[in-house]
Order: sequence, then C-alpha cells, then structure tokens
Amino acid sequence: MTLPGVASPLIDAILRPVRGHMAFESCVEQLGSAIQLGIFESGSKLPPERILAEKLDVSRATLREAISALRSAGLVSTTRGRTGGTIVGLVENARLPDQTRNIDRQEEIDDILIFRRVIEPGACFRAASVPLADADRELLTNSLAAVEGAPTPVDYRQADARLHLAIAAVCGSRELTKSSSQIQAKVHQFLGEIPFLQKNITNSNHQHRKIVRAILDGDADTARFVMEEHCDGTAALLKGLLK
Amino acid sequence: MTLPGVASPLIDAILRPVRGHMAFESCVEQLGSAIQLGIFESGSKLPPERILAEKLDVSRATLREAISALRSAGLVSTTRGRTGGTIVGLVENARLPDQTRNIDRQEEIDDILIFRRVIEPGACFRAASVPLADADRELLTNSLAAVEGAPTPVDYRQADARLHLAIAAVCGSRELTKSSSQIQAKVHQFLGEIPFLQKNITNSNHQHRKIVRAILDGDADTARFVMEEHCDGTAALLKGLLK
DNA sequence: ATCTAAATGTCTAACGTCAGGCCATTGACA
DNA sequence: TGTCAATGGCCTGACGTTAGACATTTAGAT
Repeated sequence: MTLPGVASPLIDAILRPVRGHMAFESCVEQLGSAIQLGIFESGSKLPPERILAEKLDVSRATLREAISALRSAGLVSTTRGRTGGTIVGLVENARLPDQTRNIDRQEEIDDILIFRRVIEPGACFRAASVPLADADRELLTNSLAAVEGAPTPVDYRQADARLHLAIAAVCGSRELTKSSSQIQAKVHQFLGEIPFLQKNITNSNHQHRKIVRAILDGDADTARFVMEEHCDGTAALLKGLLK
Repeated sequence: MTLPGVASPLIDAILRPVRGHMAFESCVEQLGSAIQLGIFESGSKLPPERILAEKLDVSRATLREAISALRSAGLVSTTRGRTGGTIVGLVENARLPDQTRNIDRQEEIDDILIFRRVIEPGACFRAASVPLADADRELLTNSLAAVEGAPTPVDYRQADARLHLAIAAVCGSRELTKSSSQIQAKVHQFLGEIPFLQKNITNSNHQHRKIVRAILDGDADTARFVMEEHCDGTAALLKGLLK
C-alpha cells in the first residue's frame, strides 16, 4: 500500500470517520486534502475501497462516488484486477471544484488564523511537556527533515503541513489532531494562493528547527513561543497578500 | 423567547449548523447539551420549530423528531396554539439515552482533557491579548457573577460551562467556539458523574475570578497560566474519581 | 491451462432526510 | 364575539445513503 515514510503514521490519525450526510462531499474533501497535503504520497495506492469505506465510515457506494469525483479532477486514477486499485496522481494538475464562495472569505481566514494561533502553540506546549515515545520523536525529526529537504514549493508546502500535523498527532488527542488537520487543510489552501517567498521559507525553516528541538528537549515554553511567532508570521503574510 | 441574560448571546454561537446525516442524533445532542448547560434556561421557550430548523440547518421533520426525543426524555414539553411552543423543563429529571459505551471511555476522557488543556488556556491568552468590545467584557463579568452566585450544584455546573464557553466566544473564531462547546458538553457530562466537592468549588471560584480579571486587564500570561492550573485541577479530579 | 485471490464494477431494496404544502389548535385583538 | 396570526402536527414525492449480494477483471499459484 502506501510506502513507509513520514506519511504513513499520519494516515490513521487524519482519517477520522466522516459524519453522516454530506458524506459524499466530506469524503471528497478529506481524501482531496489528504492527497494535496501529501498524506497519501504521489504514486502510492489508496487502501482498497472496502477498507477505505470502513475507515471513513461511509458506504462503498458513496466512497466510490467520491473517488470518481477525484478521478474527474485528475487527482487519482484507478485500475482493476488483482493488483488494481486507486493510484494517487501528480498533484500539480489538479484543482478541486472550488468550494469557496468569496463572500465570508475574509471572515473564514480570520477565523482559521485565530483558531490556529490557539491550537498550534498549545499543541507544541503539550508535545514538549510529555515524554514522547521513540516513534513520536522519530516522526518529528523525519517530518522536519522532509520540510528542509523539499525540492519544490509544492513539496515544501506539503511537508510543512505534515510537520505541523505531526506535532499535533504526538499529543495523543484525536480531537486535537482532527482540529489540526482541518487547520492544515485550510492554511495549505490559502498558502497555495500566494507567491512562494524564499525569505519567508528561510525564516520558517529556522523556526521549525527551533520548535522541533524544543519539543524534543522538553522545553515547552520555548516550543510554544516560537510556534506563536511562526503562526504570527504566516498570518501576517496571508492577511497581507490575500485580500 | 429565551430571556435576556448571559445565555442569549451564546445561543447563536453554540447553534452551529448540523452537518447532514446523523442529523437527528446531532440535533438531539446539540439541543440536549444546550439545555443541560443552561444555554436555554429552564422554563423558557425554545424558538419556533421553523426558526430552529433553519438555525440547525435541518428539515423541520428531522428537528421535530429530535424534539420528540427530548420530550420522551423529559427535558421539554410542548403546547400548541398561538402562544404554544416547546418549553424547557427542569433538568434534574432528565437523562438522555446513554450514548456512552464504556469501552473507549477512559480513552475519550484523556482525549478531551488533552484537547481542553490546549484550547482553554489558548483561548484565555487570546481573549486577553485583543481589545474586547464592551458587550464582550460584560458577557464575561456577567458569566463570572452567575457562577459565583449559583445556588445549587446543577446551576453551578451550568454557569461554569457557560463561563468557559463565553471566554472562547469572545475570541471571535467560530471554530474555536465550536471546539469549546464540544469540550464543555463532554466535561459537563463527566462532572455530573462525580460528587460535588465544596473545597474544589472554592478553589475554582478563586481561579475563575483571577482568569476573568486577567482577561479584562489584558494580562494574557496570567490568564493563560491560571487557566492551565484550572484545567489541571479538573483533570486530576476527573481522572481520580471517574475510573 | 486452470483455479484462486484480490481488487474494482454493478445492482437493488430499505431507510433517513429534505422541501414544501396543508391542517389543527389556540390565544390575541378588533 | 368573530377573525386572524402564530404555532405545532401531518402528509407526500424526491433524493442521497446504506448494506449486502453478485459480476467482472487481472495477476499469480497450481
């Protein structure tokens, strides 16, 4: 299935059961986000429909419609037969049917940035305050390395989202992870609409390193403080460039 | 409708649109929680079905089934005619059909307490960091007064939940408010299962006062720190008494 | 060659939900 | 006293979702 790597421990964390109706839309959104955030790596296979349907807690029929939509959008392709399955394509092409009405948009941006400013520093503080399992420590260092080694802007943004998600995931609260994944999906979407600024990346990388180091060292205050600055930086950028 | 007071500014905040299916269950949960948290005060009338259905974004048929369930549970009673409506009954009687399977329960408690420990201190910090409108400041002082003046344990727990929710609400993020209301509903449910300890209440009241004062004074660090202690106190209590 | 396993593809009956209209009841107001 | 407006109560047709059974395709094992 999905190749082992930074992504795979996150899959189970991000694939929370869809709640009831809107089942189709929610599936498209979750799978689409997961693919665009690189939780499912390009070229890898999605789990079999029956398994995926179970994880998302929807019927296979509904899941299939969602996959069909993703296929129309060019995000995945499907083959049949024994080794068949749904393969994640290159993300560059794809554009999910815009769901964003421009009304309320400014409000939505403010909303998510406030929420983020609460969640992410809090998650850093928590992550640094508790003893972490080796797997968690490794997840963090691998995620950090992936961000720093990202060759292209698209890869960078995906790796960045995964790092942030990983920090939430090691806290051990499903609800917290869920909120973080919502946030990453939205922020990722917004970041895709502004130019890629080298200066900002350099700065972010510096902050990422400090955050991960502080978490691994158990320095909760520093982890939280640097994440606050990091969030403020992104917020300023988005507010400035996205009007 | 609902009497003016601390509750009414919160109604619109907590009544977020239900998403699609599970529509019935979600309605029961939202309305039931709102009633048990005292967002709808005892003896007051719910908004007319047509209005409520619109706010919850469900069909009237579905809403009516939910209300019918609440009626069976003894939470509300309904009268017809021009001045008819659905009246909120005394909460003491009621017991929503348990939705909690005892499996996963410990896990659920840990999950929500971790989430709370992130959300609530973060919300305090945020609330103290931004200039608050007069209405917000008043909401906070009124909510605090309601907690301190609560005559019975049930009232106390309701008022407590509302104070916490109010702090989140003044931050101005719908997502944050939503998370907080989820947390309050769960924590309120758990608190209802442990004895009412005067010592703990005295301590909590002291912390509440400090928190609200710090928020109103713009002392973000203090607000956050005291809320951290407050959450830790509740967490310790629940973990100790709820096994 | 043939069989088996693993995956996608397809169909159907039952159910929950929706939108909207109409009916029944009751108090307020002219 | 009679009318009206606001409210809960009820019905119908359409649609999305579910659960499960069954069909098809393909690669490997026998």
